[in-house]
Amino acid sequence: MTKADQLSRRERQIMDILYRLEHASVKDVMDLMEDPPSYSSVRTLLGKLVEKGHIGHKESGLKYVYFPLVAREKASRSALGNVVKTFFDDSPYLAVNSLLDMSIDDLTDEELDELKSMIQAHKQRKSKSGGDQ
Amino acid sequence: MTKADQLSRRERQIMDILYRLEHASVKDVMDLMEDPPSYSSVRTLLGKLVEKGHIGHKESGLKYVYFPLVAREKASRSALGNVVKTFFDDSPYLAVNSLLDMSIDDLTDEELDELKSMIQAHKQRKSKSGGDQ
DNA sequence: ACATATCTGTTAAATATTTAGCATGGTGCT
DNA sequence: AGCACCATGCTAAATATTTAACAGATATGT
Repeated sequence: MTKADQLSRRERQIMDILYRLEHASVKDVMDLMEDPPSYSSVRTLLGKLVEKGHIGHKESGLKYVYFPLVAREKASRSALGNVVKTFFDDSPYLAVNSLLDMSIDDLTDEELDELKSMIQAHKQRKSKSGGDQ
Repeated sequence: MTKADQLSRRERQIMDILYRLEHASVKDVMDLMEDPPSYSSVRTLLGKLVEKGHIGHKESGLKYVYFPLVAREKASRSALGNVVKTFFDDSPYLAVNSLLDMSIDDLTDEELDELKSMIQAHKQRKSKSGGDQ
């Protein structure tokens, strides 16, 4: 998993859509593309991703349904890690800071409270399991 | 800025490196690539990015130094936004949650405290500037 | 049964990406 | 001065990506 990225632009675009949908038919994928090529092209791309081992596909009734083979959570951590490394000098603190800042309008009071107690819980767990760093 | 991504794999790779370094020579960029092509190739890629308007370049002594034209902060918000949309159902709450969870070992107690009070501050600001949602 | 629509498998071609070669000029060192 | 080093400008070719056409198969509705 060291050199994760060998995906082309379209392949990446499709992978992202599959992570959003979890499971999707060719048409589902196509409908979420802002600049979709032909149905046929999307199909080819999906086929290539299957070949490369990035996604799986199974019959669902008549159609095929495609889905990522790397779990969403694992992929999300990898993606977050990359952003932190690229834009926040590898500091999760700065990243959380920015994320909170940019999305304050989307967070309810309840969610803010939950985050606070989550941090508190993390602190507890930290001190229990072995001092700092 | 609607269809931001038209970048190829190599171009994206180089952009990320430029965001990490802020300013970089051809060699600087090349040194940070895990699977670098020839010096000549890196130069061509950088040239294309200049043409496309993604980066600028200026003389610094003898060499050229390249740098992104979209501010780091702006780009970082865009990147974070994409991750949130792709992997966290558009919920910043879930994203922060995951980010905290995956990087708990890298966060000091001080940082955790700071985050807590930052959230508190956000709550204040929110209630001041206009109720919920 | 027949037209319509949607799916699959396969193949081929247009286009973009990626790579690197060659010529040239400045710097620093012995 | 002569040599090695590292930069640039320009050009060309290998490779990968991206696109879509054509053919066959199965359901849907009239």
